[in-house]
Amino acid sequence: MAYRRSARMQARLDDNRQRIREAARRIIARGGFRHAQMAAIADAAGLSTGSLYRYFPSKAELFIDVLGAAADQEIRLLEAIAVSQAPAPQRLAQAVRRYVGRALDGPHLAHAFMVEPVEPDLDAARQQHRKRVGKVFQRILEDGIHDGAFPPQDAAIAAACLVGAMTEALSGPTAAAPETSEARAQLVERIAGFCQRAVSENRALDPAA
Amino acid sequence: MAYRRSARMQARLDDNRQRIREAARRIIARGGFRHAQMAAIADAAGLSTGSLYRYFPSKAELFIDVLGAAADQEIRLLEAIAVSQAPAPQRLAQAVRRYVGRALDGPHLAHAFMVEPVEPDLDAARQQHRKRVGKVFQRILEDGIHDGAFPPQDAAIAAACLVGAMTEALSGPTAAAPETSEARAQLVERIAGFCQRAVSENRALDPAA
DNA sequence: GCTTTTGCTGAATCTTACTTCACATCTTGC
DNA sequence: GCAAGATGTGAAGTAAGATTCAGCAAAAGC
Repeated sequence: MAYRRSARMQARLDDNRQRIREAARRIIARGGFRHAQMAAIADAAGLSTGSLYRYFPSKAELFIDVLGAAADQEIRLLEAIAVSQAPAPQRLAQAVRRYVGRALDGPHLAHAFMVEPVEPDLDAARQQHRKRVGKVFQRILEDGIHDGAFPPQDAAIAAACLVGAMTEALSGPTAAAPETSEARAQLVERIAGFCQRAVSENRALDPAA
Repeated sequence: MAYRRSARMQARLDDNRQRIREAARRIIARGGFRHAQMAAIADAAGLSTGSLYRYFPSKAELFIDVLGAAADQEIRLLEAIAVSQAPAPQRLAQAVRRYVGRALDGPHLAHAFMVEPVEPDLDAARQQHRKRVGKVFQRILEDGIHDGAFPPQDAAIAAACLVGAMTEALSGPTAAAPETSEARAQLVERIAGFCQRAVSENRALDPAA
């Protein structure tokens, strides 16, 4: 035996792996999954296409890895809000603002991660992520329903509606990227207002409740 | 000149064209765009793949035709509600119920027409359809805002949110097809309630308004 | 410096469907 | 029945990219 992987080599491998991830993310952020071909990623990472397959078994796995990392970070941020001590309605508003704000900060990436047509494998991973986001909102809603801040309602359905509303408002055909920071803030507030009202008590509509 | 297209032949051509449309629609409804390959459609229509290209210039055009026909019908139904004499909130509720109800009646088709990953050409047509649906809801909202039934708000954003909420509740990862007709009705009402509240005045939230 | 093993390369291969096209068949009008 | 033209066929052509692999380069240990 005349070869054993050294720490130095391991570091280089790790670095390569990370560089591949970053190259993929960068290209997706610029042109969507559509333009993120293995050859382009390899090029951007300073490796050959063949080498990519030493680090990730397939294109789908690479993209799922990249998507998963972004999703994990997003979930952490939302979770932090969800478990805070503020009243549920306030946590909801914060969570909506953060979700919407992050999407507006990286519009191309958000579009790719939310609605761009992709191969089924990747779409499944994306739905999984959406589901996790939905769960966070669902928990906030359940907290609020439990302590009376929100009226009784099906938290799972309402959470799905919230995620859908935010997504469509951001990526849908109607959505236009705000030009100024004021327009941006206004858009965020309008979406937040929509979400807040949608799950709040409304005596005019349900006098019985 | 020894050939001129007769009425009989024209009828057969029209029939073939229609049969291709129906075959495509049937296959999409069963297995999504993913399984709707030209060979399969030709087979189901009782023609050869080559013949399909005598009726539609490409797969994308065929699918856009099928999608467009379904979309036109849907828009007509929603428009009819939008221009009726009922108060705006009632029209909104009706429109939501119809949109959601139609999707629940043909869940696979709805999934394909709303969120299944597809090639960019087709996705563009799909977004166009979504935009038209959004416009109908927007008009109802504007009517309601104008006559005071709804509070002042950005109707375009709210409409996008409504479409997104309905879509996600129906096709999203959380969505489960209702088993019984009661469960179905309940789901419809919950989505309708969510949408109604989202665009209605809420004194508890906006005491100033 | 030499051997062994690992890592890297990128052109060739594979895959999947759409699309085309040379040919066969059918329609029409006489 | 026949000529002229339209329509139908389905195997072959094509394209776009992911994936592989035989050979080369670099690292590790002695």
